[in-house]
Amino acid sequence: MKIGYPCVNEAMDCSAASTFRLASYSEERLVAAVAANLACLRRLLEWNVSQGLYFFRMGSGIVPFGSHEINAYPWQTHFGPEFRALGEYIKQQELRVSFHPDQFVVLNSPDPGIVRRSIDELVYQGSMLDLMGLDGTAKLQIHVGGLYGDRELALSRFAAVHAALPAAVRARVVVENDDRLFSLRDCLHLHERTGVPILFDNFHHECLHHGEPMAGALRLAAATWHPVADGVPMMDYSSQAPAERRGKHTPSLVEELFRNFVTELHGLDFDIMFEIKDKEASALRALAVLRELSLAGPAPTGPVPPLALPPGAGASAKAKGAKALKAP
DNA sequence: GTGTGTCAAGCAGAG
DNA sequence: CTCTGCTTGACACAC
Repeated sequence: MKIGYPCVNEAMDCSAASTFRLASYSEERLVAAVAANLACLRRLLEWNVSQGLYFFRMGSGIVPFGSHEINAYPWQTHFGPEFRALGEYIKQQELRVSFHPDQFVVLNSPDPGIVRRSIDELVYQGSMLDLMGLDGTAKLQIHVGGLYGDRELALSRFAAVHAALPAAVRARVVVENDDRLFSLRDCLHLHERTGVPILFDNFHHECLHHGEPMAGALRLAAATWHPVADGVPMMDYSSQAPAERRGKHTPSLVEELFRNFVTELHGLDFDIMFEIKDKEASALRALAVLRELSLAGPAPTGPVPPLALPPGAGASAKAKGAKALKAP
């Protein structure tokens, strides 16, 4: 069981998503941004390892405009060694990584242009995992897409596009049950038709379900992952923010709810991503809970990389020193 | 420096 | 019709 958080470390003084406006695109800016993002990503992963957080969702913005036609620069070859080195570190430390392409990736859109751009984005993000030399257990997590007034038709379009994906992308794509449109049951139908693994989101399941108890739902989702080709099933964990709109993620881990949730696993192994507002802070608290229950290994004893670079170091990192010093 | 409108991209539902 | 939320944060320009 690996524990992680998505994209951003709130205490770190660098961002792995530095970018710029499309209007100010230049190859110089692109190269500078990618170099800074990869350097920050390395520091992030090292910090995660030092804390025992072995699961991480990388952000979509490592290569700005990575699937946009304006970006004709051969970043794959220019940064090949950097991607390879990151992949070596990930494999050596036995980290699990993934991407979650954003809401613009809609494989079941009736608009062929949207489908094409969606596939381009999956190819871009998948190619980063390929460049890292990672196997099919490093996943691309997406939602089914839109409803367009006809659930069956919408699912059929997803299945058709999925079958036509480049094989390297299809091997990585997993679908997540969402909180309003496509439930675990819908995803299970898709799995039967396409073989796509289901990334289970416990909170979305609480928002949208057909009466399946949590323990059974976890078992059903886990069974859609091939133990070797797909690896340990991934899941997203969150809970309802108190006194907020239904479906809003909690600002911080509610340990009692998480303890209750863990009892529903009944020994099932999952790699768990904590989609919680305060990011690594809640992931660390969850890890502590799991250690109490002997479900996670002991705390690492190695050196802890600094959250902030020393003055003068790291010219590529933006001057954001104040962020690392901000009050809790 | 600090404040703030806006940023490549889609969809559904609330107000 | 417009605004919001979704993993959201960060750029860019005004002051």
